[in-house]
Amino acid sequence: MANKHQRTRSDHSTEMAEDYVEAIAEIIDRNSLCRSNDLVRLFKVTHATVNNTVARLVRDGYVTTEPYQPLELTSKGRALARKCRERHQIVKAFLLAIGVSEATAIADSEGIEHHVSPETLKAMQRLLKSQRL
Amino acid sequence: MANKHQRTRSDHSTEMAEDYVEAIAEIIDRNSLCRSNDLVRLFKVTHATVNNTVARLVRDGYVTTEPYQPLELTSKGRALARKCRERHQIVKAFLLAIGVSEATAIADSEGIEHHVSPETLKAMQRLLKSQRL
DNA sequence: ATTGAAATGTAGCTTTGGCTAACTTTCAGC
DNA sequence: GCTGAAAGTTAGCCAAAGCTACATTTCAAT
Repeated sequence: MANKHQRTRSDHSTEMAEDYVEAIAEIIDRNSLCRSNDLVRLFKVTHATVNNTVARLVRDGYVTTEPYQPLELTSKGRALARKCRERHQIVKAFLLAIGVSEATAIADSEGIEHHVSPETLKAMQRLLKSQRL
Repeated sequence: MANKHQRTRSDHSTEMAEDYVEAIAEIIDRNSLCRSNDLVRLFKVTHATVNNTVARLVRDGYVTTEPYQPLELTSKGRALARKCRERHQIVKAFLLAIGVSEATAIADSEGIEHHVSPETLKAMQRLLKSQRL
């Protein structure tokens, strides 16, 4: 935790990385490969923007690319994706459990997931298991 | 909701506005006035950055300033601050209620508050009142 | 009244994450 | 095998949010 504020900027770029890596992993699961155009459609940004962002992911060691080839996750990327997917899943299930609608649970968990600490995640899991909701 | 993704960028600048306006309101409550240096200390950024950000808040109608004078909130700014404070309060109370420690509740609510829809907020309030946690 | 430290302002740089516009590559259908 | 549409790349622009460095203003203590 350390510096509650000041994290804002770098947190944001972490969120972007998490969102992209998570999305890439899911698309690969579903379609067996991920093209940058899939990200264009998903995130509703231009292909130029996707290119930019993916370049940063490559720079940071999450993704590898060859020109005109599908995107690949590094093991670092796969590890991050796994973590995010789990966390995301728990947050969404938790929101549903407290009585939020499917649509809202999907939308809110998208934003909330990046800000949930391990401790809070544990608390959510505990309540989910305990059936007290 | 509309465009789940694509909101990312503009959302981020909204978050910044919310954080600042909320902070300014709280500092005014506590100290009866808010100097930009208070924000420097709180957010742990340089005064140049605070200046930049406050200029945007002025541009967007949340704050008014006179050179070398304390910051003032407009009625629009006060309204936003009130809304954020309420929401923040509920999220923090909710985290505490599900068994998260004080320190984590403070840290996480800071990040989560911006991503909680009215519906989810209502669900949290309902559970808080129902004593089922 | 002077003055030096603290607060504030301004200029200009960087990275991130958007965009458009123009170009190149790939590949399916003919 | 050709070709046109779809996918991908590249260059260059903008705004936000950070920074450093330097200039100005305020104000408390002398």
